[in-house]
Amino acid sequence: MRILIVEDDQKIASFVKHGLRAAGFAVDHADNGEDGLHLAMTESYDTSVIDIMLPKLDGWSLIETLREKKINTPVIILSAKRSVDDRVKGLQTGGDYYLTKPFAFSELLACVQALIRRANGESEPTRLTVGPLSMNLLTREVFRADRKIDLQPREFALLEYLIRNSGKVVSKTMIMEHVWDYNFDPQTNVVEARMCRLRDKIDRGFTKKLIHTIRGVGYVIK
Amino acid sequence: MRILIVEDDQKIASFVKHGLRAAGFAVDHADNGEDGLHLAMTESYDTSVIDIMLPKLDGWSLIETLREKKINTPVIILSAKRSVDDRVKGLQTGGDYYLTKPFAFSELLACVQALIRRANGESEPTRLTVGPLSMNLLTREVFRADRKIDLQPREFALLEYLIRNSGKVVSKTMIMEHVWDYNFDPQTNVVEARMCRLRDKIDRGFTKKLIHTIRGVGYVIK
DNA sequence: GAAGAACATTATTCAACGATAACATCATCA
DNA sequence: TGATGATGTTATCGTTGAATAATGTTCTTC
Repeated sequence: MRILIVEDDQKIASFVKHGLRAAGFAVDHADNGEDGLHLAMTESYDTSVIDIMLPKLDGWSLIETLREKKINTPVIILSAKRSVDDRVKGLQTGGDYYLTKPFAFSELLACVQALIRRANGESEPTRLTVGPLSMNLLTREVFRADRKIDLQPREFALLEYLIRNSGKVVSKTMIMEHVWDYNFDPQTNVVEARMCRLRDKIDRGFTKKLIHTIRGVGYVIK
Repeated sequence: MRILIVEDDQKIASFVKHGLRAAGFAVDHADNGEDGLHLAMTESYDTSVIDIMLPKLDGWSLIETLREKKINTPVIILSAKRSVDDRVKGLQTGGDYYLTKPFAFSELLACVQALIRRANGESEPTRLTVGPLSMNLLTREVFRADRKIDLQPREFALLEYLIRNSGKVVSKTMIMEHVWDYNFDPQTNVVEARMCRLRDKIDRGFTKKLIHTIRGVGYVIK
């Protein structure tokens, strides 16, 4: 996850930069509007934090230019101006969130996460859960209730994909694309076969089934 | 563009409602958490404005429940609590914007527009509704009021087509083309037969029928 | 009000889909 | 190089969803 900071106050910039890095983001920093615009246009960021009063090119113009060029990176506006008019202007110009200085870092972080969450569904957790089932993506351990479940790599990937879309129905085509990286129909029933084994490990012996087949459509976990 | 307001303070609610209506939005209002949740789950909104301190079901729980149910309507949190902790909690729970009371209407309006602007670049709707009926295309769940309805794939496709054209009469030929992919007349009564089943599941037991036959022309849902 | 058309309802039949298990292949590592 | 484990393949079987067709109902028209 990459974040762009455009801020001329070195103290604030460094404070935010370190905080976000500690939270696991990759952070780029520009200390003036022109450099910020250049970075935003040539690189690809998941969110940006932009000050309004900037040397060379002010924040308003920066955001406006970005939006004109159809660059839709979410923008958190960080400004010392606290008037309602400024806040409204910020949002109307193309900003997604307006934070006034001084601000709490935890709030900025929450904003960043909220915007990223909305932009690509969900944030990047290390643990995924559905009901009694939980999987740790780091240790690659899977538990149903307290019982540990051993999964083979493919099964793990399949389960991960299901859980990331928990509640939503995913088609076999989708599954093949994301879990097998097939962009064509291999004319076999790999998915069914593997799904069968996954079920065996996850649902067998339990009354409450988690994996459901939606005939003619795909599968859901819930 | 439809907006949901969940707010128990009648003064504020009415103020916001009128303002948003004047700005061209269709506004629904619930004055407690339970009703708000119900509306949010059965209707489809482009944005919602939710108070935190609510009777029956508080705002936190409301938002949490929505997100659990994969209802991703943007949420503006409207709260009297101004502490950083509350703001962070609001964003982490699933809110998209945190506004503190008292607030300027123009700022709220700008938020609403910003959220809609961002949401619109994205995909087509995931939920379709007609009156008490709502279908979630992601989870493939269909509800009439609070009652869940199980549909077979064809029935689901048929209902989807009807709702996408809700209010308009669709001919059997149209239906065959779009739901069955037939470009000729199969000389059978497939459509009637399936429509019958669909009705059985959707309208049976309810006084208010949703699916109507227009003799000699086709069908409508409304 | 009778006849016929348009539509509703239901049971039966059939095919497609998916579950499953046995088998084959491939890779890895001692 | 052979053993082990992971993965894909194939074949078979059961289930379920959907079309058909036969029958019943309602509406329309003369």
